[in-house]
Amino acid sequence: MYRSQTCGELRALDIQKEVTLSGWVQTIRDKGFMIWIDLRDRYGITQLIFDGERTSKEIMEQARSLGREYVLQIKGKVVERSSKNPHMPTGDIEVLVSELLILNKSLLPPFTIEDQTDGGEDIRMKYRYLDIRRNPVKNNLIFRHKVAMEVRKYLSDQGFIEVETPYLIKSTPEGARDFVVPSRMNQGQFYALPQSPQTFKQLLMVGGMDKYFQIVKCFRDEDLRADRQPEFTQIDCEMAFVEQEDILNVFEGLTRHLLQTVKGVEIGSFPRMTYDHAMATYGNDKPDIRFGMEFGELNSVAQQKDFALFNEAELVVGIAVPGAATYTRKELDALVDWVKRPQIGAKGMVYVKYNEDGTLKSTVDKFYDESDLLQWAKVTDAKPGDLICVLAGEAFRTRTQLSALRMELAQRLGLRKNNEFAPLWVVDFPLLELDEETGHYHAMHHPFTSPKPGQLELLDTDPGAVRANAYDLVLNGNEIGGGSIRIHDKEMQATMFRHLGFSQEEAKAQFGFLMDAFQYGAPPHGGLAFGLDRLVAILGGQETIRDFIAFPKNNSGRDVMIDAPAPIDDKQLQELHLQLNLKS
RNA sequence: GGUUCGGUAGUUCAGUUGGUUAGAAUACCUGCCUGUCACGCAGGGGGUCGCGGGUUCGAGUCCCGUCCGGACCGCCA
Repeated sequence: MYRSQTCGELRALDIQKEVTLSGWVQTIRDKGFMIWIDLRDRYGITQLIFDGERTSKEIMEQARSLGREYVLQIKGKVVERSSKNPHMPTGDIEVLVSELLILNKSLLPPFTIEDQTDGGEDIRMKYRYLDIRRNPVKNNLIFRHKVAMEVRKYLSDQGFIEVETPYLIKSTPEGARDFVVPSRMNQGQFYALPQSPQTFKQLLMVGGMDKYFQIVKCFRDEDLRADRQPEFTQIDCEMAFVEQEDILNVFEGLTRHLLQTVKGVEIGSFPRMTYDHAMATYGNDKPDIRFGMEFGELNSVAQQKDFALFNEAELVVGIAVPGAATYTRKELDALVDWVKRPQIGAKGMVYVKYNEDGTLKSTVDKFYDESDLLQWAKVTDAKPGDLICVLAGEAFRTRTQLSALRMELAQRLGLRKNNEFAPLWVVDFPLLELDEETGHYHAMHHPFTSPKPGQLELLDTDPGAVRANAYDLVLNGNEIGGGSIRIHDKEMQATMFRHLGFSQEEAKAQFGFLMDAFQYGAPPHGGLAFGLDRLVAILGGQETIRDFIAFPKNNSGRDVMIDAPAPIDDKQLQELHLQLNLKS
């Protein structure tokens, strides 16, 4: 028996008990006559005591030979501390060691195994197994487990069945790049790893599994971000015989359940906002509504003077930045530079200081007097003390730029509080999106999304105007889930593919199996998928998903611990009938 | 594909206009210490300044290239 208790559970009530503990050496405090060792495991820390009076010479010697992260098994008696530590759960007791067994030695770890480690990102990833010993990472993984368990509990209670779908599937051209896997037995052919189990879950609906879910890995071969990994986990769901309203209700319930059980937060019914409204009010289809700073469209009040830049713009739009009227010239210049960075791409920015004393001072005083600017303040809902930031130009682009500014300033002003949760549904997404490079429309969500009833005719006349039965769940400015009511009719699916530029042959080759299935009594169905990594990170109050993933990839898609990806040897290549064609 | 920040002791970082022997904190080692818990005190060891080239009397510092890492844009149906 390696242990009778864990290192986190002994209390004053256990005094006098003989116990066996196993764990890692956290710290050694050697005072000469007495030595304390903090022994750590997943559950906590228990202090071990060795002293010249009560401990044998041999064990004292042994204790002095230990180092950080040695793995020990000890036997001893639980004793009361003569100086207690109120900051730790086991702080009333310590274990007087009578037997000490070194289960394994340890090299000196490259960084300290403490909550505030001295290690940087890079080294922690390389030695991730050491990083996981630290409380912040450990607790994140436990938190993730708890969220996943609550998801399973809730959905199972609602009658959902978890079904696994294959990872080795077929590559499809639309959407993200696929990770491909060569097939040894089928020369020259490749599997692809799923970007999502989309078609399989729809086939499960045809198969009559009318409430399906799966916590499932998905794979996309695209560039990474702090909140994006090439392999990530989705809570994937689908239901048959449902309308959009049914789906929203079920998953609003799930989200509410999660907030309640893992965060202790009670939230009423979630606001719903159309895509068009979100774009007009926040310049963003995943608005953070924890704070105001809503867009004010200034065309009507700013386009009747001689300021050509505004008069020629499709859209003039501003936001009120609370309490920012006191920004210095230097700070304001920096802000203008910030929006002019290539990542944002604004040409410039007009701003108005709405001073505490009610006076207004702008960068365009030449064209607008105080009564004009007061109008702007009214439209942007600015109060004395606020700064009004105004951008102008092509509507979509300008909104996007102002949205980036809004998020940045809210961050700087501390308005994005990580213990506050503001979920909402964004609904009525466009069915199609224009690709500016190619001039073609492609599915905004995916090609299986159904248009809103009666809008099919619009596909020929004004494709961009067609709205879909598609919806996103947004939490604190992040898209944490998205879904749609699907097409379940073969003819409509064929029409859809045609509009997306698939030839009949291509559609049949790539999705024939799905359209075939639709002919055998496919029920009306729809669903959605949550990004588990992101959801867990946001619930945990953090930005980066990496610390909620046990073994994440770095910025370049590498696992620096196992050093993957890596070349394979010639024999493997031959077996797969592959030949490399490397640059340089 | 692009923008941007960074790479100096095991680790996290500082390093002025290019100038003597490259510093701090922490970690580590040794000694002392009878109630520590961020223990304390005294001492000590530890550097391919990412790599390659260039400018210069002289480069951690300036220039070019390259590799690695972070954040972002494009991309992510």
